[in-house]
Amino acid sequence: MQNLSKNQQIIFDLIDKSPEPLKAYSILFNVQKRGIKAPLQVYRALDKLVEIGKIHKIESRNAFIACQNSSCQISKATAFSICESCEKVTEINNSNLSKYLTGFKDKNGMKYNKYNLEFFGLCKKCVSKKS
Amino acid sequence: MQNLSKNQQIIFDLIDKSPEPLKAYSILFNVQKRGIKAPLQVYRALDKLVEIGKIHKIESRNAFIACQNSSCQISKATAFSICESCEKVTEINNSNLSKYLTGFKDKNGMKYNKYNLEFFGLCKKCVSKKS
DNA sequence: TACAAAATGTTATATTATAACAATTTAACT
DNA sequence: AGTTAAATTGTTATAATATAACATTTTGTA
Repeated sequence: MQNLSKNQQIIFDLIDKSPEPLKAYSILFNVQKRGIKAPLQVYRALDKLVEIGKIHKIESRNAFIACQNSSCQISKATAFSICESCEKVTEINNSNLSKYLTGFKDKNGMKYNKYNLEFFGLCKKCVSKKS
Repeated sequence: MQNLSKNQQIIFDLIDKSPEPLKAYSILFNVQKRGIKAPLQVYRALDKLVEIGKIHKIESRNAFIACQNSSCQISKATAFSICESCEKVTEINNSNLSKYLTGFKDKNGMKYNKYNLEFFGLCKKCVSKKS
């Protein structure tokens, strides 16, 4: 695995330490004291980190989370669970699911090389709060 | 099925006729001659149309497509194929897939009530162009 | 017809993301 | 070490996406 550049490392560390997905401008705010002052600096680092699979973008939330699958270099098969109440996001690492989806072929004959799946619901904590 | 309001109908018709997903501001531009002048009018109609399942949002593209599944009232189980070359988007209607995902339970014990899946690849046309 | 819910209209602004250009650093080679 | 190409950084400006707040009108229904 290649080394990260200065900005990439700063931003990855922040995301990796965060218990929740971070948004780009929240990241910007947090790294300004470390010399990263412009949105583009953040977005460039994010793009690269996504490209090399160190982080994933949660598309429905426009937010970024560190890859929780230690063997994941390049993200071609991502799945997440999202609690619609507390917004907790967890990466799903289930080989049955990934096998099923990686092998999935639709009748349109298209060959897929990547997928992203987002499940929504209530996490255990939030379910018990509501009852 | 409830009837659509004036703005909702105008915007749904536009999306429904489009061969490709439409973005909010492209919709705005197209309906200005019909009296819809502000972004918020577009977003409100889009929100409602998504809520009642007449359209879906393609999250990775920030664009909207008419539901291509005639029996789909409320969108709790959506899957799309996206060509990364020509950007053609098709709704996948595969009962095996939807059964598998609707029944999916992860080890975290979370109960899901909705999912969205986006597959990426090259459509047949684009595959043959490249070869 | 009166009431509540939904939808509309409007202005302003917040949030997310990229264009364009210049300078610097890094990595790989001779 | 010196050369070069690729990657990264820095900077300003702006594009694209989306919502807040408030007033009014329309619609469904008791």
